[in-house]
Amino acid sequence: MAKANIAQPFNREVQYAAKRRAVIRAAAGAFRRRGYHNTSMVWIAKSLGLSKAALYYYVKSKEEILYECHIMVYDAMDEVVKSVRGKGANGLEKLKRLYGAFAALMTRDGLALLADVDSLKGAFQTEVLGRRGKIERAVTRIVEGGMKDGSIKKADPKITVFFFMGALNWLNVWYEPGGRLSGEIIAETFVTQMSDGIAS
Amino acid sequence: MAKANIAQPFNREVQYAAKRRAVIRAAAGAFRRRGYHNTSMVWIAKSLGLSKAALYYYVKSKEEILYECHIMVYDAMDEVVKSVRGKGANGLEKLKRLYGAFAALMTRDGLALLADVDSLKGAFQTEVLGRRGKIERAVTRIVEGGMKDGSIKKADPKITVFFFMGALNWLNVWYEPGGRLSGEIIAETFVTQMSDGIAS
DNA sequence: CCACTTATTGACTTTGCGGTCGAATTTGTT
DNA sequence: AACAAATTCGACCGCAAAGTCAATAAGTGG
Repeated sequence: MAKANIAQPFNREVQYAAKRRAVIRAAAGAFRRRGYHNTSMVWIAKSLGLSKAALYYYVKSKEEILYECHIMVYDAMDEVVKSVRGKGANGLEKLKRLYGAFAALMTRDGLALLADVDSLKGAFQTEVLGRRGKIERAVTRIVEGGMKDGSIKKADPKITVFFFMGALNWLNVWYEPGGRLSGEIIAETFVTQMSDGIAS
Repeated sequence: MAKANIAQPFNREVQYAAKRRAVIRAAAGAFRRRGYHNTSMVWIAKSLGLSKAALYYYVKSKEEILYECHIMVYDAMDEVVKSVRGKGANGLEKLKRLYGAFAALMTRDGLALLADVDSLKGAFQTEVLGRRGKIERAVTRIVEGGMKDGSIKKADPKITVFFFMGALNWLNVWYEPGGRLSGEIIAETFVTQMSDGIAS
Protein backbone atom coordinates (compact mmCIF):
# COMPACT_ATOMS: atom_id res chain seq x y z
CA MET A 1 0.00 0.00 0.00
CA ALA A 2 2.86 2.36 0.74
CA LYS A 3 3.88 2.83 -2.88
CA ALA A 4 0.35 3.41 -4.14
CA ASN A 5 0.04 6.80 -2.49
CA ILE A 6 3.28 8.36 -3.64
CA ALA A 7 2.59 11.51 -5.65
CA GLN A 8 2.94 10.85 -9.35
CA PRO A 9 5.94 13.09 -10.07
CA PHE A 10 7.91 11.12 -7.52
CA ASN A 11 6.67 7.72 -8.55
CA ARG A 12 9.25 6.11 -10.75
CA GLU A 13 7.00 3.72 -12.58
CA VAL A 14 4.73 6.58 -13.52
CA GLN A 15 7.69 8.62 -14.68
CA TYR A 16 9.01 5.76 -16.73
CA ALA A 17 5.64 5.24 -18.40
CA ALA A 18 5.30 8.95 -19.10
CA LYS A 19 8.73 9.14 -20.69
CA ARG A 20 8.03 6.07 -22.75
CA ARG A 21 4.84 7.65 -24.01
CA ALA A 22 6.77 10.79 -24.86
CA VAL A 23 9.12 8.74 -27.01
CA ILE A 24 6.21 7.16 -28.85
CA ARG A 25 4.51 10.48 -29.39
CA ALA A 26 7.63 12.22 -30.63
CA ALA A 27 8.18 9.37 -33.05
CA ALA A 28 4.55 9.36 -34.14
CA GLY A 29 4.73 13.00 -35.11
CA ALA A 30 7.88 12.48 -37.11
CA PHE A 31 6.53 9.33 -38.75
CA ARG A 32 3.42 11.22 -39.75
CA ARG A 33 5.30 14.11 -41.30
CA ARG A 34 8.23 12.37 -42.92
CA GLY A 35 7.44 8.67 -42.84
CA TYR A 36 8.86 5.80 -40.85
CA HIS A 37 11.96 5.15 -42.90
CA ASN A 38 12.87 8.79 -43.27
CA THR A 39 12.98 9.19 -39.51
CA SER A 40 16.06 7.91 -37.70
CA MET A 41 16.33 6.88 -34.08
CA VAL A 42 18.98 9.55 -33.62
CA TRP A 43 16.51 12.18 -34.82
CA ILE A 44 13.83 11.00 -32.42
CA ALA A 45 16.35 10.98 -29.59
CA LYS A 46 17.63 14.47 -30.35
CA SER A 47 14.09 15.85 -30.56
CA LEU A 48 13.75 14.80 -26.92
CA GLY A 49 17.20 15.97 -25.91
CA LEU A 50 18.48 12.43 -25.48
CA SER A 51 21.03 10.18 -27.06
CA LYS A 52 20.00 7.28 -29.20
CA ALA A 53 21.12 4.72 -26.64
CA ALA A 54 18.74 6.17 -24.05
CA LEU A 55 15.82 5.40 -26.33
CA TYR A 56 16.55 1.72 -25.99
CA TYR A 57 15.97 2.02 -22.29
CA TYR A 58 12.33 2.67 -23.08
CA VAL A 59 11.71 0.61 -26.20
CA LYS A 60 13.02 -2.64 -27.56
CA SER A 61 13.31 -1.59 -31.17
CA LYS A 62 12.26 0.97 -33.72
CA GLU A 63 9.67 -1.43 -35.02
CA GLU A 64 8.15 -1.59 -31.56
CA ILE A 65 7.70 2.18 -31.64
CA LEU A 66 5.84 1.96 -34.92
CA TYR A 67 3.72 -0.81 -33.50
CA GLU A 68 2.83 1.26 -30.47
CA CYS A 69 1.93 4.19 -32.69
CA HIS A 70 -0.61 2.06 -34.49
CA ILE A 71 -2.00 0.60 -31.29
CA MET A 72 -2.39 4.07 -29.82
CA VAL A 73 -4.55 5.10 -32.75
CA TYR A 74 -6.65 1.98 -32.79
CA ASP A 75 -7.23 2.17 -29.05
CA ALA A 76 -8.53 5.69 -29.50
CA MET A 77 -10.72 4.64 -32.41
CA ASP A 78 -12.13 1.69 -30.49
CA GLU A 79 -13.03 4.16 -27.78
CA VAL A 80 -14.86 6.30 -30.31
CA VAL A 81 -16.72 3.31 -31.68
CA LYS A 82 -17.80 2.37 -28.20
CA SER A 83 -18.93 5.91 -27.45
CA VAL A 84 -21.41 6.05 -30.33
CA ARG A 85 -23.09 2.77 -29.43
CA GLY A 86 -26.79 3.40 -29.07
CA LYS A 87 -26.43 7.08 -29.93
CA GLY A 88 -28.11 8.62 -32.96
CA ALA A 89 -31.57 8.10 -34.36
CA ASN A 90 -30.40 6.05 -37.34
CA GLY A 91 -27.31 4.66 -39.08
CA LEU A 92 -26.44 7.90 -40.79
CA GLU A 93 -26.66 9.94 -37.61
CA LYS A 94 -24.51 7.45 -35.79
CA LEU A 95 -21.98 7.51 -38.59
CA LYS A 96 -21.80 11.29 -38.55
CA ARG A 97 -20.90 11.29 -34.87
CA LEU A 98 -18.34 8.59 -35.44
CA TYR A 99 -16.74 10.30 -38.39
CA GLY A 100 -16.61 13.66 -36.70
CA ALA A 101 -14.90 12.08 -33.71
CA PHE A 102 -12.40 10.36 -35.99
CA ALA A 103 -11.59 13.64 -37.69
CA ALA A 104 -11.09 15.23 -34.29
CA LEU A 105 -8.65 12.48 -33.31
CA MET A 106 -6.57 13.29 -36.36
CA THR A 107 -6.59 17.04 -36.06
CA ARG A 108 -6.97 17.75 -32.36
CA ASP A 109 -5.04 14.89 -30.80
CA GLY A 110 -2.44 14.56 -33.50
CA LEU A 111 -3.20 10.88 -33.86
CA ALA A 112 -2.70 9.75 -37.40
CA LEU A 113 -3.57 6.59 -39.21
CA LEU A 114 -0.16 5.31 -40.21
CA ALA A 115 0.13 3.63 -43.56
CA ASP A 116 3.48 1.96 -42.96
CA VAL A 117 1.97 -1.36 -41.98
CA ASP A 118 4.34 -3.13 -44.33
CA SER A 119 7.29 -2.04 -42.27
CA LEU A 120 6.02 -4.21 -39.46
CA LYS A 121 6.90 -7.88 -39.47
CA GLY A 122 5.41 -11.06 -38.07
CA ALA A 123 3.26 -10.78 -34.99
CA PHE A 124 3.40 -6.98 -34.95
CA GLN A 125 1.95 -6.75 -38.42
CA THR A 126 -0.61 -9.45 -37.80
CA GLU A 127 -1.99 -7.70 -34.76
CA VAL A 128 -2.09 -4.26 -36.35
CA LEU A 129 -3.87 -5.62 -39.40
CA GLY A 130 -6.28 -7.35 -37.05
CA ARG A 131 -7.04 -4.12 -35.26
CA ARG A 132 -7.50 -2.29 -38.51
CA GLY A 133 -9.88 -4.97 -39.72
CA LYS A 134 -11.84 -4.71 -36.50
CA ILE A 135 -12.35 -0.98 -36.94
CA GLU A 136 -13.28 -1.38 -40.56
CA ARG A 137 -15.81 -4.03 -39.69
CA ALA A 138 -17.32 -1.86 -36.96
CA VAL A 139 -17.71 1.06 -39.34
CA THR A 140 -19.03 -1.18 -42.08
CA ARG A 141 -21.63 -2.57 -39.71
CA ILE A 142 -22.90 0.92 -38.96
CA VAL A 143 -23.08 1.71 -42.66
CA GLU A 144 -24.97 -1.49 -43.34
CA GLY A 145 -27.34 -0.63 -40.54
CA GLY A 146 -27.94 2.72 -42.16
CA MET A 147 -28.65 1.06 -45.49
CA LYS A 148 -31.19 -1.15 -43.81
CA ASP A 149 -32.98 1.60 -41.92
CA GLY A 150 -33.08 3.66 -45.10
CA SER A 151 -30.93 6.56 -43.95
CA ILE A 152 -28.01 5.59 -46.20
CA LYS A 153 -28.42 4.83 -49.87
CA LYS A 154 -27.62 1.32 -50.96
CA ALA A 155 -24.22 0.59 -52.47
CA ASP A 156 -21.35 -1.76 -51.80
CA PRO A 157 -20.55 -1.13 -48.13
CA LYS A 158 -16.84 -1.75 -48.56
CA ILE A 159 -16.44 0.87 -51.26
CA THR A 160 -18.60 3.28 -49.32
CA VAL A 161 -16.54 2.89 -46.17
CA PHE A 162 -13.16 3.01 -47.85
CA PHE A 163 -14.13 6.15 -49.68
CA PHE A 164 -14.56 8.31 -46.62
CA MET A 165 -11.98 6.48 -44.53
CA GLY A 166 -9.49 7.21 -47.29
CA ALA A 167 -10.27 10.88 -47.12
CA LEU A 168 -9.46 10.73 -43.42
CA ASN A 169 -6.12 9.09 -44.01
CA TRP A 170 -5.04 11.63 -46.54
CA LEU A 171 -5.36 14.26 -43.81
CA ASN A 172 -1.95 13.15 -42.57
CA VAL A 173 -0.38 14.40 -45.72
CA TRP A 174 -1.70 17.91 -45.86
CA TYR A 175 -3.07 18.92 -42.48
CA GLU A 176 -0.82 21.18 -40.47
CA PRO A 177 -1.75 22.06 -36.91
CA GLY A 178 -1.99 25.81 -36.47
CA GLY A 179 -2.45 26.38 -40.17
CA ARG A 180 -5.09 28.43 -41.95
CA LEU A 181 -7.64 25.63 -41.67
CA SER A 182 -8.67 24.74 -38.15
CA GLY A 183 -9.40 21.18 -37.15
CA GLU A 184 -12.99 22.13 -36.32
CA ILE A 185 -13.68 23.52 -39.79
CA ILE A 186 -12.10 20.49 -41.42
CA ALA A 187 -14.02 18.04 -39.28
CA GLU A 188 -17.26 19.87 -39.98
CA THR A 189 -16.71 19.98 -43.73
CA PHE A 190 -15.66 16.36 -43.82
CA VAL A 191 -18.74 15.22 -41.94
CA THR A 192 -21.04 17.17 -44.25
CA GLN A 193 -19.34 15.96 -47.37
CA MET A 194 -19.31 12.36 -46.19
CA SER A 195 -22.90 12.51 -45.07
CA ASP A 196 -24.27 14.19 -48.20
CA GLY A 197 -22.33 11.71 -50.29
CA ILE A 198 -24.09 8.68 -48.88
CA ALA A 199 -27.45 9.88 -47.53
CA SER A 200 -30.43 8.56 -49.41
CA MET B 1 16.64 8.10 -92.98
CA ALA B 2 17.79 4.49 -92.99
CA LYS B 3 17.34 3.97 -89.25
CA ALA B 4 13.94 5.61 -89.07
CA ASN B 5 12.16 2.83 -90.91
CA ILE B 6 13.47 -0.14 -88.98
CA ALA B 7 10.65 -2.17 -87.44
CA GLN B 8 10.27 -1.48 -83.74
CA PRO B 9 11.24 -4.91 -82.39
CA PHE B 10 14.58 -4.60 -84.16
CA ASN B 11 15.16 -1.01 -83.24
CA ARG B 12 17.52 -0.87 -80.34
CA GLU B 13 16.52 2.51 -78.99
CA VAL B 14 12.91 1.39 -78.90
CA GLN B 15 13.87 -1.81 -77.13
CA TYR B 16 15.93 0.07 -74.60
CA ALA B 17 13.09 2.45 -73.88
CA ALA B 18 10.63 -0.42 -73.54
CA LYS B 19 12.85 -2.24 -71.09
CA ARG B 20 13.41 0.90 -69.12
CA ARG B 21 9.67 1.41 -68.88
CA ALA B 22 9.31 -2.19 -67.74
CA VAL B 23 11.72 -1.50 -64.91
CA ILE B 24 9.75 1.56 -63.84
CA ARG B 25 6.45 -0.27 -63.99
CA ALA B 26 7.70 -3.27 -62.06
CA ALA B 27 9.03 -0.94 -59.41
CA ALA B 28 5.84 1.11 -59.38
CA GLY B 29 3.77 -1.95 -58.62
CA ALA B 30 6.04 -3.02 -55.81
CA PHE B 31 6.21 0.50 -54.39
CA ARG B 32 2.46 0.67 -54.42
CA ARG B 33 2.01 -2.60 -52.60
CA ARG B 34 4.85 -2.59 -50.13
CA GLY B 35 6.21 0.92 -50.16
CA TYR B 36 9.41 2.43 -51.48
CA HIS B 37 11.71 1.50 -48.63
CA ASN B 38 10.38 -2.01 -48.28
CA THR B 39 11.24 -2.74 -51.89
CA SER B 40 14.89 -3.46 -52.66
CA MET B 41 16.62 -3.08 -55.98
CA VAL B 42 17.43 -6.79 -55.87
CA TRP B 43 13.73 -7.56 -55.58
CA ILE B 44 12.84 -5.39 -58.56
CA ALA B 45 15.63 -6.99 -60.57
CA LYS B 46 14.59 -10.54 -59.72
CA SER B 47 10.96 -9.81 -60.57
CA LEU B 48 12.23 -9.08 -64.08
CA GLY B 49 14.65 -11.99 -64.15
CA LEU B 50 17.67 -9.72 -63.98
CA SER B 51 20.51 -9.04 -61.62
CA LYS B 52 20.63 -5.85 -59.65
CA ALA B 53 23.57 -4.50 -61.64
CA ALA B 54 21.63 -4.79 -64.88
CA LEU B 55 19.06 -2.37 -63.52
CA TYR B 56 21.67 0.34 -63.41
CA TYR B 57 22.05 0.02 -67.16
CA TYR B 58 18.56 1.51 -67.41
CA VAL B 59 18.35 3.86 -64.46
CA LYS B 60 20.78 6.02 -62.58
CA SER B 61 19.47 5.36 -59.09
CA LYS B 62 16.58 3.99 -57.10
CA GLU B 63 15.49 7.53 -56.41
CA GLU B 64 15.25 8.16 -60.13
CA ILE B 65 12.85 5.24 -60.42
CA LEU B 66 10.61 6.72 -57.75
CA TYR B 67 10.81 10.06 -59.49
CA GLU B 68 9.78 8.51 -62.81
CA CYS B 69 6.89 6.75 -61.08
CA HIS B 70 5.56 10.06 -59.89
CA ILE B 71 6.07 11.74 -63.24
CA MET B 72 4.27 8.91 -65.01
CA VAL B 73 1.21 9.49 -62.84
CA TYR B 74 1.23 13.24 -63.14
CA ASP B 75 1.65 13.07 -66.91
CA ALA B 76 -1.43 10.86 -67.09
CA MET B 77 -3.35 13.17 -64.80
CA ASP B 78 -2.38 16.25 -66.80
CA GLU B 79 -3.72 14.44 -69.83
CA VAL B 80 -7.01 13.84 -68.04
CA VAL B 81 -7.24 17.47 -67.00
CA LYS B 82 -6.66 18.55 -70.57
CA SER B 83 -9.28 16.12 -71.84
CA VAL B 84 -12.08 17.61 -69.76
CA ARG B 85 -11.43 21.18 -70.85
CA GLY B 86 -14.63 22.62 -72.26
CA LYS B 87 -16.56 19.42 -71.58
CA GLY B 88 -19.53 19.28 -69.25
CA ALA B 89 -22.37 21.69 -68.75
CA ASN B 90 -21.12 23.01 -65.42
CA GLY B 91 -18.40 22.67 -62.86
CA LEU B 92 -19.89 19.62 -61.21
CA GLU B 93 -20.32 17.76 -64.48
CA LYS B 94 -16.77 18.54 -65.44
CA LEU B 95 -15.53 17.35 -62.08
CA LYS B 96 -17.43 14.08 -62.37
CA ARG B 97 -15.73 13.29 -65.66
CA LEU B 98 -12.38 14.23 -64.22
CA TYR B 99 -12.81 12.17 -61.10
CA GLY B 100 -14.06 9.16 -62.97
CA ALA B 101 -11.05 9.30 -65.24
CA PHE B 102 -8.73 9.59 -62.25
CA ALA B 103 -10.30 6.54 -60.66
CA ALA B 104 -9.85 4.66 -63.91
CA LEU B 105 -6.16 5.57 -63.97
CA MET B 106 -5.75 4.02 -60.54
CA THR B 107 -7.70 0.86 -61.15
CA ARG B 108 -7.37 0.17 -64.86
CA ASP B 109 -3.88 1.39 -65.60
CA GLY B 110 -2.37 0.49 -62.27
CA LEU B 111 -1.10 4.02 -61.84
CA ALA B 112 -1.01 4.99 -58.21
CA LEU B 113 -0.48 8.25 -56.44
CA LEU B 114 2.68 7.61 -54.48
CA ALA B 115 2.91 9.17 -51.07
CA ASP B 116 6.66 8.71 -50.63
CA VAL B 117 7.49 12.23 -51.72
CA ASP B 118 9.71 12.65 -48.70
CA SER B 119 12.02 9.96 -49.98
CA LEU B 120 12.91 12.21 -52.88
CA LYS B 121 15.59 14.83 -52.42
CA GLY B 122 16.49 18.16 -53.92
CA ALA B 123 15.44 18.78 -57.50
CA PHE B 124 13.49 15.54 -57.74
CA GLN B 125 11.32 16.44 -54.81
CA THR B 126 10.90 20.02 -55.90
CA GLU B 127 9.64 19.02 -59.31
CA VAL B 128 7.29 16.33 -58.05
CA LEU B 129 5.80 18.70 -55.49
CA GLY B 130 5.44 21.23 -58.29
CA ARG B 131 3.55 18.77 -60.44
CA ARG B 132 1.34 17.78 -57.55
CA GLY B 133 0.57 21.41 -56.84
CA LYS B 134 -0.28 21.98 -60.48
CA ILE B 135 -2.83 19.15 -60.47
CA GLU B 136 -4.30 20.29 -57.19
CA ARG B 137 -4.68 23.80 -58.52
CA ALA B 138 -6.34 22.56 -61.70
CA VAL B 139 -8.84 20.51 -59.73
CA THR B 140 -9.42 23.34 -57.28
CA ARG B 141 -10.12 25.71 -60.16
CA ILE B 142 -12.80 23.41 -61.48
CA VAL B 143 -14.35 23.14 -58.04
CA GLU B 144 -14.32 26.93 -57.64
CA GLY B 145 -15.93 27.23 -61.04
CA GLY B 146 -18.66 24.87 -59.90
CA MET B 147 -19.21 26.93 -56.76
CA LYS B 148 -19.61 30.03 -58.89
CA ASP B 149 -22.03 28.50 -61.39
CA GLY B 150 -24.06 27.09 -58.53
CA SER B 151 -23.59 23.40 -59.25
CA ILE B 152 -21.34 22.85 -56.25
CA LYS B 153 -22.23 23.99 -52.75
CA LYS B 154 -19.99 26.59 -51.23
CA ALA B 155 -17.28 25.49 -48.82
CA ASP B 156 -13.54 25.86 -48.49
CA PRO B 157 -12.27 24.60 -51.86
CA LYS B 158 -9.08 23.15 -50.42
CA ILE B 159 -10.90 20.95 -47.92
CA THR B 160 -13.41 19.94 -50.55
CA VAL B 161 -10.72 18.89 -52.99
CA PHE B 162 -8.54 17.12 -50.48
CA PHE B 163 -11.48 15.16 -49.23
CA PHE B 164 -12.19 13.33 -52.45
CA MET B 165 -8.59 13.29 -53.63
CA GLY B 166 -7.71 11.57 -50.37
CA ALA B 167 -10.28 8.89 -51.03
CA LEU B 168 -8.57 8.30 -54.36
CA ASN B 169 -5.17 7.91 -52.77
CA TRP B 170 -6.36 5.40 -50.26
CA LEU B 171 -7.30 3.15 -53.17
CA ASN B 172 -3.65 2.15 -53.35
CA VAL B 173 -3.91 0.50 -50.02
CA TRP B 174 -6.91 -1.71 -50.52
CA TYR B 175 -7.64 -2.09 -54.21
CA GLU B 176 -6.50 -5.36 -55.70
CA PRO B 177 -6.78 -5.89 -59.45
CA GLY B 178 -8.86 -8.93 -60.25
CA GLY B 179 -10.54 -8.88 -56.86
CA ARG B 180 -14.24 -9.00 -56.05
CA LEU B 181 -14.69 -5.32 -56.76
CA SER B 182 -14.07 -4.30 -60.34
CA GLY B 183 -12.48 -0.99 -61.22
CA GLU B 184 -15.64 0.08 -63.03
CA ILE B 185 -17.85 -0.44 -60.00
CA ILE B 186 -15.41 1.37 -57.78
CA ALA B 187 -15.05 4.30 -60.16
CA GLU B 188 -18.81 4.58 -60.49
CA THR B 189 -19.44 4.48 -56.75
CA PHE B 190 -16.67 6.96 -56.09
CA VAL B 191 -18.01 9.42 -58.63
CA THR B 192 -21.51 9.22 -57.18
CA GLN B 193 -20.33 9.56 -53.62
CA MET B 194 -18.05 12.46 -54.46
CA SER B 195 -20.69 14.19 -56.51
CA ASP B 196 -23.52 13.79 -54.00
CA GLY B 197 -21.18 14.98 -51.28
CA ILE B 198 -20.59 18.35 -52.86
CA ALA B 199 -23.54 19.05 -55.14
CA SER B 200 -25.73 21.91 -54.04
C1' DC C 1 27.45 9.95 3.19
C1' DC C 2 27.23 5.32 1.74
C1' DA C 3 25.13 1.55 -0.93
C1' DC C 4 22.03 0.64 -4.44
C1' DT C 5 18.89 1.33 -8.27
C1' DT C 6 17.62 4.01 -12.20
C1' DA C 7 18.94 6.81 -16.25
C1' DT C 8 21.90 8.15 -19.69
C1' DT C 9 25.90 8.21 -22.55
C1' DG C 10 29.90 7.61 -26.06
C1' DA C 11 31.95 4.51 -28.58
C1' DC C 12 31.62 0.33 -30.91
C1' DT C 13 29.57 -3.50 -33.81
C1' DT C 14 26.34 -5.19 -37.22
C1' DT C 15 23.72 -5.22 -41.16
C1' DG C 16 21.01 -4.39 -45.05
C1' DC C 17 21.06 -2.22 -49.20
C1' DG C 18 22.28 1.15 -52.74
C1' DG C 19 25.67 1.65 -55.94
C1' DT C 20 30.14 0.54 -58.78
C1' DC C 21 33.32 -1.99 -61.80
C1' DG C 22 35.72 -4.97 -64.69
C1' DA C 23 34.85 -9.02 -66.83
C1' DA C 24 31.92 -12.11 -69.38
C1' DT C 25 28.26 -13.00 -72.50
C1' DT C 26 25.02 -12.18 -75.82
C1' DT C 27 23.56 -9.85 -80.03
C1' DG C 28 24.15 -7.65 -84.29
C1' DT C 29 27.19 -6.41 -88.37
C1' DT C 30 30.27 -6.91 -92.29
C1' DA D 1 34.82 -15.90 -88.56
C1' DA D 2 35.89 -11.76 -86.63
C1' DC D 3 34.90 -7.62 -84.61
C1' DA D 4 32.22 -4.22 -82.20
C1' DA D 5 28.48 -2.77 -79.56
C1' DA D 6 24.96 -3.67 -76.36
C1' DT D 7 23.65 -6.30 -72.16
C1' DT D 8 24.21 -8.72 -68.11
C1' DC D 9 26.55 -10.51 -64.16
C1' DG D 10 29.34 -11.70 -59.77
C1' DA D 11 31.80 -9.71 -56.52
C1' DC D 12 32.96 -6.03 -54.13
C1' DC D 13 32.63 -1.27 -51.63
C1' DG D 14 30.66 2.36 -48.73
C1' DC D 15 27.54 4.11 -45.80
C1' DA D 16 23.82 5.26 -43.03
C1' DA D 17 21.26 3.82 -39.48
C1' DA D 18 19.76 0.11 -36.14
C1' DG D 19 21.23 -1.92 -32.18
C1' DT D 20 24.73 -3.27 -28.08
C1' DC D 21 27.46 -2.57 -23.99
C1' DA D 22 30.48 -1.23 -20.44
C1' DA D 23 31.12 2.88 -18.00
C1' DT D 24 29.17 6.71 -15.60
C1' DA D 25 26.06 10.13 -13.74
C1' DA D 26 21.89 11.15 -11.20
C1' DG D 27 18.65 10.11 -7.85
C1' DT D 28 16.89 7.54 -3.64
C1' DG D 29 16.48 5.15 0.81
C1' DG D 30 18.79 3.96 4.95
